[in-house]
Amino acid sequence: MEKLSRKQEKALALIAKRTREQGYPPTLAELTEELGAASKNTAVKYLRILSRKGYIVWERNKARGIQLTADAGGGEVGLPLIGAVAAGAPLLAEQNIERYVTVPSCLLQASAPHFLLRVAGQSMLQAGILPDDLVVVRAQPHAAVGEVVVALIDGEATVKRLAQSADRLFLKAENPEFADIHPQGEWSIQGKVVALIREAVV
Amino acid sequence: MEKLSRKQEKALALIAKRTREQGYPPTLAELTEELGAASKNTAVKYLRILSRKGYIVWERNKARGIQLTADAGGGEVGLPLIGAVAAGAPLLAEQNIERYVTVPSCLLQASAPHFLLRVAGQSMLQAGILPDDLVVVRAQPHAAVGEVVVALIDGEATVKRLAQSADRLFLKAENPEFADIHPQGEWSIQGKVVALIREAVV
DNA sequence: ACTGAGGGTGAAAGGAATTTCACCCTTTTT
DNA sequence: AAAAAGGGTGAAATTCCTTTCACCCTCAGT
Repeated sequence: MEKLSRKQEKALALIAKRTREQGYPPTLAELTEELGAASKNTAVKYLRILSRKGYIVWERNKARGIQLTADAGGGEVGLPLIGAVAAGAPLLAEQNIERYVTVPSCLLQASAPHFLLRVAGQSMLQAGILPDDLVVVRAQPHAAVGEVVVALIDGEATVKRLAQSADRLFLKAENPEFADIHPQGEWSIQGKVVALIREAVV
Repeated sequence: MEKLSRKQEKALALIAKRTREQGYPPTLAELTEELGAASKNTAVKYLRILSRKGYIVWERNKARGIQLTADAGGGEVGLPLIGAVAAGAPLLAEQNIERYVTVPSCLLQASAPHFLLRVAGQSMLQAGILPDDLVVVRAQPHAAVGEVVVALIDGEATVKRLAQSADRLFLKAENPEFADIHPQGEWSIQGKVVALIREAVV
């Protein structure tokens, strides 16, 4: 992404701050004032530049029509939380979505699709992943060996580490009490765990 | 908080959805359309009710001046991330604030003050708290025995479990390789760890 | 010496968005 | 039976926001 000048960065930070604190972006007049400028056109020019460089989406002819892009930092995105997985349906089918949770975009990777999954069981204990943790998953059909992935086996979603033996992939738990999983039938990788949110620390 | 009727709930959900997806709240005209109403005054009346019941903050005479309150669900709050702790200064002093991170408000407890701290070291490994994790801390000067707390010892902030021996409190690591800490001089509890965010899962 | 890009001012015009008014209906509470 | 509260329509008035135009300066690159 194209770099920003000092003043442009300041303008972006101001927009992000207002959006965060107030719940909605500033108007041109408000931005002009916060920039310390005298003309609204100054703010317009900054928005034009930030929009061209991809830091914001600017909808013209709309009051406060400034949207921070995910890459703008300090942004946030609503991600679907996958609840009970309905047999047969794809993981991201609407029927599987329990609710939306707002997540800081700094946890995500670029603009790839992500979702959330609640961890069941203690199989990833040694990796610091506890039951009921929310894992942030980047949706992708492949992953590298050694990465923590979400796999769909017999219609059930599970979080494990991807491993390899001789010629085939298998799934490894991070807990000596759990055996490795060498899937027999159909299975698939749904994504890669990129972050984690724990709602209740005890 | 006062209950909402079915239609009021629907209106609130629409506002929350637009705010999440678009980054800013709807205008009266937009809300009117999404409600399926014909008159903008219908939307005005809903906003009046939602505002009175405390689900939104409505700034009059402002375009899109609708702010979801934290209790409205799906909300998010910008919390200060404490960086290097300057000796002597209180933990939440401005000089210690590295940046602000947006956190879903469902992680927080009511409207108490919270902050974020980056975990250093492996001393809480067995509790599923890894180095570089961000812990969400509810600022409070006391905590119950057995809770995970942030303590300030000799000007350094540390995350440990609060324990008690005979008559005095001490701090316990969740890792057999780390010894318990029986603080000698001045020390204080800065808050209680209520949630956790891991930015990079390896 | 010229050009382009960043940064800036000021004001007028047109479109967007908010308010307020009067009036309607139904359901629940007093 | 009357009052209060939720839900609703339509339109005018007013304020708020955005856009655009003309013109200014400085600095880096050609």
